Amino acid sequence: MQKYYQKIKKTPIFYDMTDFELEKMLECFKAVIKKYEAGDTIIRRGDIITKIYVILDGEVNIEKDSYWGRRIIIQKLHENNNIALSLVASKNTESNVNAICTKDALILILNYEKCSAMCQNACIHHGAFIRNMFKILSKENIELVEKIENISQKSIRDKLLTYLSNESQKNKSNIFEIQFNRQELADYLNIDRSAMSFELSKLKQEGYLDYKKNKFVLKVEV
Amino acid sequence: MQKYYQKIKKTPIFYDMTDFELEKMLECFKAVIKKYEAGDTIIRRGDIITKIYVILDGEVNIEKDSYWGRRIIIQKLHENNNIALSLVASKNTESNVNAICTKDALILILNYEKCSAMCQNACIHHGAFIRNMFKILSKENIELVEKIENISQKSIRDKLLTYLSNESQKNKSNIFEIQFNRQELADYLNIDRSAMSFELSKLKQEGYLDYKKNKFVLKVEV
DNA sequence: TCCTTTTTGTTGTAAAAACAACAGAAATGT
DNA sequence: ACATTTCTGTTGTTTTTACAACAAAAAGGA
Repeated sequence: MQKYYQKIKKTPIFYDMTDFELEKMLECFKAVIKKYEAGDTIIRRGDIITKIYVILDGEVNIEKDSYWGRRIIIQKLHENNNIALSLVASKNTESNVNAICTKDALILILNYEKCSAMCQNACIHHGAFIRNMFKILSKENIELVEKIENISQKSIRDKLLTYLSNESQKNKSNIFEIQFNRQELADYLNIDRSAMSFELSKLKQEGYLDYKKNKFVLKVEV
Repeated sequence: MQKYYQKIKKTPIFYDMTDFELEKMLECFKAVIKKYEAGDTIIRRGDIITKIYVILDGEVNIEKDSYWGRRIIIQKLHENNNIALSLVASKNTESNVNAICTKDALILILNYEKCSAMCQNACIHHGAFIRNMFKILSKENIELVEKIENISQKSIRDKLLTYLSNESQKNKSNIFEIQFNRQELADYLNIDRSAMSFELSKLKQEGYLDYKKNKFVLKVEV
């Protein structure tokens, strides 16, 4: 555990804490680190979530299999992100999504239930911790609304332009790399991959953008 | 303000507080109550949100006008809901949505910025308050994911069945009332209203469901 | 009550997307 | 370097959706 301290210290959920405080918190939370391999399921639909999961390394997709068998990618998570944090607060709420490890991952797991019951008053840093969680959830919330904006556009073209424009803004540059491969992007935007590829080609031809693999250049203001 | 105490006390954001604590908090937050009429814009795209808005009465839509002029309804909010709470935590983040009053509303407005700066340590109930906010955001988060599930279905029929099934589950009954009229539902599910009406008729004819106006009876397990 | 306005349902047509099948390119492993 | 697998792009066909225009029903006001 010790060897990960520096990494853990950098996660937003422990923002603004000293080494000593961090150590106390990890103890209080009965923290463990677990390794997952690409393809592993970290959280399954129906699970009751009572622990806090923090990605220290690797990549995790939050997905949902629709009733009719299609995959829906809700979000793609990386280092420092939390998995299903919103489910911790709503006790006894079943997860209605799956968390799938897509690149070998290192996950810090905190027993929030145990701690929040025991040390609500004792642990002086619990206040900072919950403030951090609030900020994290806020950010996630904004991102979910952004995703809704992306997939709410009426045509494949509009979805692509909205998504790419948002990515461009996030990177503060019209040259940027996207996190999805083509199939994943299609599953994220809820469109057919081949139709999407076709539309991307058209956009390139018409001079709206350029791309090679995951590297994109957006040439228009959207 | 006094005459609203009982109502305010029931909002989740003040959950678990005594009358005395509530009074202190409202003072600390420089609380005011503002009336809005149907059609009013409460929050406009681009606004920097520094206040907490709690709906005491009325109805508010969180909407977005797509670049191409279509309306997207993100969520419909009622009594006790917060408006754009996630934007308060992320300082200096512009709102990318509009909050439109759809039925005459009474909004409690709290100056969070002022308070959180001043009384972080002084106000002993700040802890409970932020815990409540965390819970509210969690719930909102789960609802946003549910909305993503609804609109991510591939056909109009699947969107309707998924949405209605989710509503049915929330009401714990296969007979329930929905909050949207037809045009609003279409804007929420991102589909054409007339095509949606047509699909609803077909579903009724095929015996999947029954409805009259906003009252629905779901006859199948989805 | 009757008239007006708003909401909901119906239909045909044009446009867009999904799907399937395949070709080419890139990545991976040996 | 070569073979194999995965990923991406292309095209034609079928299915679905959006759109427009209108009809019917419901709600609201005088």
